[in-house]
Amino acid sequence: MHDILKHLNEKQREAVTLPEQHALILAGAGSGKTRVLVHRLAFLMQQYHLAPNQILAVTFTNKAAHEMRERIENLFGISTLGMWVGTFHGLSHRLLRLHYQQANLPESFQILDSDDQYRLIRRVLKTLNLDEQYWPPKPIQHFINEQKDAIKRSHQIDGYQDLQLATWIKIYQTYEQLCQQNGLVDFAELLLRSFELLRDNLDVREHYQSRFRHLLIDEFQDTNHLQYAWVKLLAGKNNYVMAVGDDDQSIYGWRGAKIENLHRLQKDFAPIAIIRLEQNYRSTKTILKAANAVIDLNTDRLGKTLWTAGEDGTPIQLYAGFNELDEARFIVSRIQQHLTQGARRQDVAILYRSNAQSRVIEEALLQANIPYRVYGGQRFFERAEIKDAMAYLRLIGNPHDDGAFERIINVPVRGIGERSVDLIRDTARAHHCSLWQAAQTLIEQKALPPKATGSVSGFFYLFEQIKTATTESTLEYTVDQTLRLSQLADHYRKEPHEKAQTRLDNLAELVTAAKQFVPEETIANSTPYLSAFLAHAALESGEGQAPEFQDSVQLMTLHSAKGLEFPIVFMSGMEEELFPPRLSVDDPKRLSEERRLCYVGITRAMQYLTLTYAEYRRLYGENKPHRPSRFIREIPKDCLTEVRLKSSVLQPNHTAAFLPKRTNTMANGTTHQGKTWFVGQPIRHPKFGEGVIVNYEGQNDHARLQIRFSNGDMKWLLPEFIQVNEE
DNA sequence: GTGTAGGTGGTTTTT
DNA sequence: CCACCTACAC
Repeated sequence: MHDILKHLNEKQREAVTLPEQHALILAGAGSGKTRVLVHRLAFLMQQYHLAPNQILAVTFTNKAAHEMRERIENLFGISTLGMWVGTFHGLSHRLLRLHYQQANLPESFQILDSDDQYRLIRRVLKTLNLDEQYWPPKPIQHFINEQKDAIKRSHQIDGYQDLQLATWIKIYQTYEQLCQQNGLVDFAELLLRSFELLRDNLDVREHYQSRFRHLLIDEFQDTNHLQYAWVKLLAGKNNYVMAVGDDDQSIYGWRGAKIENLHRLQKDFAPIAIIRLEQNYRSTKTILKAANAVIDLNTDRLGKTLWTAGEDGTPIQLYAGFNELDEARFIVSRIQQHLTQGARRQDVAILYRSNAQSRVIEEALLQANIPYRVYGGQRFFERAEIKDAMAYLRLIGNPHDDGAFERIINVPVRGIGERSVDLIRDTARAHHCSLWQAAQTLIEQKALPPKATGSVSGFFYLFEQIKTATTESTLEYTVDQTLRLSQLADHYRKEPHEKAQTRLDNLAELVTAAKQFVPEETIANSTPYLSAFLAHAALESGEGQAPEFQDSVQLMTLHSAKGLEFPIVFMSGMEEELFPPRLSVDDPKRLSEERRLCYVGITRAMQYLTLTYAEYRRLYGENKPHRPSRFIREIPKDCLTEVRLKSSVLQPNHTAAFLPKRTNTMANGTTHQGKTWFVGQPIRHPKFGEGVIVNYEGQNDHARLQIRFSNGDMKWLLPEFIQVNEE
């Protein structure tokens, strides 16, 4: 016991040693959140003699789940075998595999990733004879997922009045039917189906409710409606929930995350202990002061102030590049300085708001010969060649998988054109059977043109071959033979050299992945090996296969930096329009989320933080002047020093005009052509009508006013178009 | 079935 | 501006 608590601070210890009750741990950035979770697990097992299988720990990413397991095992030497640690989707999947009958799924049901889902929706549109021009699949996909996240099936949505909605519902319904027929489950469905499984089957629900005495949920601010309901259902009367989260780091509102869940939790799970972890072990005093000042401008916070016992550290540097090139060169020259002073490349992270910004920086790094790694981008199991190979494997497991069939019927090209495929599709529809069956029928009836008949027969023969060659063999051998016999590898070999090589490498890597694959212990006995591998591929799309251990500078978006820390951090592109993006500034909710994103960025830095922006930036082809981000002004002046390089001394310097002013909600107003404007002042706009000034920035020619109009719209406008409303 | 001209749109991302 | 997609010609 003593050992478990030894390295914890007072608050952490309080959280770890809470009696058996519900708890909400508000864990600030760098406050030792994972540490608390892991220690809590160890404490529970020791203090209350809980077996590993009485604990359920849920995370959002596979990475977080792996890390948690690893830390439990390494820190305490406790085996996590039998402990349910995983992502919402992973654990839902497990429930569905174990109870597939009660969930009304076939034993070998397959998981659709978003790409598969998109294709399926396009197929639905074809079936319903809807033109993609008028019914674009992307928004429909979004709609379906949104409904599922809101726990709504197609028959539960009411859309009589609205033709578009009615059609979307129809598509949703057809999509549901198709998934059910083919044994397909998309990501949102994993959660919804397992939710329904628990909701509608008392025996299953009671079994898990009594089994899991403690539920621990990480990153609670990122849960959506369905995930919250899932947790609530699993938490019965006799078990306890510990939610860990940080409302200030909620940056995924746009994909359905609900910060409100943190508030709901306090009501639904009362009485609940609330503990704030505010001591930060990561950053310097200066960095934290800046972070606190920025986030403090958000309203509706649960409230938390980070502090550290550490050093003041160096001031945050601010650099105004003349343009994006200059900005990139500055960052690179600073990195070189750090490197000569002994920093390792992997200690350095360059963060940006949007992926497009990486390019200029990459070029500068390339020129300076500094190795770097860009996070994000396509993941292993999402690559086309891998998905093709997986489609073959899917068809081996289930010939009625139409998505897989369509994907590879003519890959590699074997002379089965669009016309033949259409014919197969029509036949399938007419006979209510799968494409595979339809194709067989067409062969028997000799209903295809002779050439296509040969090709389709060849396709079936190929599968005979693969099956004979691989029955009873290992997964690795199966994959290897499939690639060989299908001639997929040869097919890719024909592409332009460089591309071909990566593709072949990836295919080889797939064989290795198959060799190394070990199914999760819980489902190993209940699920066919191949199905388990396919599910693994969908759920764990594979970290970017870039060599992670190479010592390189890290480039990533602010979003993907969440949860990470670096001694040296550059936040680039700190400009209005870019960060916050133009599209977010008119909506206070979105702006708050951007501000939280800024907070996340700042709190990634351990020792050195540098903010950079470009006074001119080429964006969508035009070179436009840009103004420094409002977030820069939200940082207290005494935390910042402005850096000026010789090269840019001669360039225009906008900074002086903006920097000293802090945004201000209550201050004294701004002037423009002799008029003074202040917050709270009623105004009138010729086009938008009456409103009130809620914020402003800049002076004179730079002045802009933020107005809330009577219809609720928020807009940033130039003063010249605005009149004082005398009333 | 591959190549190229023309149009379009363009935060953030995990499972 | 540039990357991606679609539509058509060989």
